[in-house]
Amino acid sequence: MLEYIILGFLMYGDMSGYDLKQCMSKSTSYFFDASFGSIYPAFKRLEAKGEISSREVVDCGKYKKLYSITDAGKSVFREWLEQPIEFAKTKLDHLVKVFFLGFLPKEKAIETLQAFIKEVEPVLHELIESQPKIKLKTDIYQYSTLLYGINYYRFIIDWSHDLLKELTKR
Amino acid sequence: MLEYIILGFLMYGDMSGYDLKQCMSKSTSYFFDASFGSIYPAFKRLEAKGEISSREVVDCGKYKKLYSITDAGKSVFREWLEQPIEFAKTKLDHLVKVFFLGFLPKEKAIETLQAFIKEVEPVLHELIESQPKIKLKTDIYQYSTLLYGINYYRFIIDWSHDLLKELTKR
DNA sequence: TGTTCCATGTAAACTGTTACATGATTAT
DNA sequence: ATAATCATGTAACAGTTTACATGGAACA
Repeated sequence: MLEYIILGFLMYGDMSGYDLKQCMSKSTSYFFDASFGSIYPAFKRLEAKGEISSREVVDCGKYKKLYSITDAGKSVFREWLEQPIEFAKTKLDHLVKVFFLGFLPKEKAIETLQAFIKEVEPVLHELIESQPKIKLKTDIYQYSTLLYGINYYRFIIDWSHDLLKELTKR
Repeated sequence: MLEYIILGFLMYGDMSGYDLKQCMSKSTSYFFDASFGSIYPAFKRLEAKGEISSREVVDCGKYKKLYSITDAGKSVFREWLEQPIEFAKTKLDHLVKVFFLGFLPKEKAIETLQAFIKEVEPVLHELIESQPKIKLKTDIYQYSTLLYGINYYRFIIDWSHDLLKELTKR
């Protein structure tokens, strides 16, 4: 998946591994992120396969290794893009603990859920803050994934409140 | 995480690796699943750490290796349960392709989204069918995670329809 | 008697993170 | 001077899936 993300971003223009990390932080990190430890080797692999090419550049006095997508890389990317979206069941680790919350006294469970809400809220607000910029600067698809993120986090918070209500009303 | 799931299920009673796989298929697979290749080694690890113990049994003429949670295992499980839920950003692989859908002609993108909806719908309906049984047989927390699953898949379908509407209205 | 399901297990491969190492540039 | 940031990279580890291997029981 990471390799396709790299190809996808290179479709917009050349960039380095460091640039990609920043791009992902700004735009995809709420549904896909990667560390340098996986980014740099992925670029090397893609270059070895001939899907991207690199050149060394000094930009604003800083050394950079800029990568470009090749024609072969564009083919690989488009072929992937044309395949159906495969919906793999997501790992939702936060639900695991909720699943077993019955082994905790009710007051403890309530506290756990309240703390969980407090943890998710700032992530939601971060996304909301980025919304106006993204709406202007990107296309409808990328803006749409942001709306997914915002409404998903809202959904999680609402769901937590619903469960809390059920727990406190008895 | 898998080790805690094993401990959690063993809190309800003894079971084998095979049993756990079936349990997960029925109850947690929409937010957490594991293959036999990870389940059996996990049981072995837990036994080596003294958190569970095993005995070999012939049940209905079938050989089984039944595991029980030990007192040490119960402590480990409860200690984990008492820690706050950590909300790690989830990998939502299906959004990756949507993010780059602008590189496809609009009609192709529309088809992709329609196919995606057709893929998610049966998963949703499976969960909905299991709802009455789960509501009766489990506690509020486990039922609540099911409601999460149902409403999450509904949300995904609604979001896809919204994006489709945006694409077709112009 | 052969096929399917039950049940356990291992080895290789894949994907990724964390921690570390290096060195240049910019700001204080 | 020195601390922070920019920028690249590697090695060790972690968790997982896939594919394979085994053998018994149930069924047709």
